[in-house]
Amino acid sequence: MSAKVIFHIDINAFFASAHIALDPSLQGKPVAACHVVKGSVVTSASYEARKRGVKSAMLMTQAKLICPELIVVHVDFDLYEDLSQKFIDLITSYSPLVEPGSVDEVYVDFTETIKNYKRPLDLAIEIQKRVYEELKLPVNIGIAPNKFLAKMGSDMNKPLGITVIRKREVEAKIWPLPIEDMFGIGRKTVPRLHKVGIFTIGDLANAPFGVLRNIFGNRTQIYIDLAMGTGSDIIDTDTTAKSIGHSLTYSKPIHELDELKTEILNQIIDLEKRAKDTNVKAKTIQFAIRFEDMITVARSLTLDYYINDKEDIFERVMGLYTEFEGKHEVSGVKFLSVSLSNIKSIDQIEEQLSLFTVNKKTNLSKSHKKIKRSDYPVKTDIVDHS
DNA sequence: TCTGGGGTCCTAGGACCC
DNA sequence: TCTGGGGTCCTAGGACCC
Repeated sequence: MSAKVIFHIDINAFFASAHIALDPSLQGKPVAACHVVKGSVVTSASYEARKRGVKSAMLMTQAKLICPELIVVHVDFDLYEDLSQKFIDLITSYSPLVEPGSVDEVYVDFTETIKNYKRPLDLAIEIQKRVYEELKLPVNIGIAPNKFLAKMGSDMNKPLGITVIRKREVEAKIWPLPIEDMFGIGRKTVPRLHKVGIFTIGDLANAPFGVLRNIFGNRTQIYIDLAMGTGSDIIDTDTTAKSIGHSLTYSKPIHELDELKTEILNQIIDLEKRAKDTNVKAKTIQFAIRFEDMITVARSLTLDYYINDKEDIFERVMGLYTEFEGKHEVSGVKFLSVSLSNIKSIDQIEEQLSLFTVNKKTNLSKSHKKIKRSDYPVKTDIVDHS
């Protein structure tokens, strides 16, 4: 079986670029997008701003200090959502096998598409040009036989870079990279790897299994495979969210229960809107709270039916709240989070229900118990097993 | 080191079922 | 009645990513 051709396409400095796309007068200027809250940090900085030392996560006051001409814009998630969809639509016009990695990046299987091109590189150049001309967004592209290598490739030569990584080039192009540049290795793992003498991806690829096992546990082989340049090339086109949630940090801690309830309800109203806009309901409700002393507690509850009304959600959340209300010295509340998971589209839920009703009515072989245990047959399962 | 808000995936223990 | 293997689901927490 010959290798697939996977692209990873990543929009450069997406939030900042989105504002520049909307307002061409910002072109070539140092731009930073940030939240409006006091003492805010840079969420996304344009490359012009980065050249002057402005980095994301930097305090706004400091960014202004080192770059007084910095143009600050307020984050606008509707704008990003809109551009993100247009970006995905454009890519999908080349191949239906598109997997969104996040709001600003996609993995695409172009194995078939590139047959119409002399080289994969030509397709990459065309896409990069079209995204820039039609959406005014700069993108980086990585081309490789699997998702991991494509992702690593798109991270090189920013901005407006195109990088091909062939399997045989892993040793030359991937192994010299510092271990912290490996996708999937984060803050917590880096120091542990350094401790055992692993500083590059090549070091990881060649480390004794036993040493890695202490760090990665059951996932050791997966990381070794990635470091060796082997990884999944399967594109998952299912874009339905697995969870939706809201969280908010308060600069002024909440002390009154009434105020707390209002804040919780506000978040739930927002959640209800998102759930109803996307036509989904959820079985699991999760609630997290952080107190002034930075202690965070989270509780979740799974129902055996689906809900998306704010009243229903609020009732469950308050139930979860009372569970630890007395257990923690309630100082002020600094942070709240409400989220829904175990999500299903209303169509699917109704389909299940009708299937269940039909089975009961016509007395088909399946008992109530059996259906319950298998969590009801769903559309995707039927497709998978047929 | 974390600032923030949106997510995904994994683990480990317990309950429960066959 | 007990032991054991295989499996799923739930819950809490952690790591990571953008």
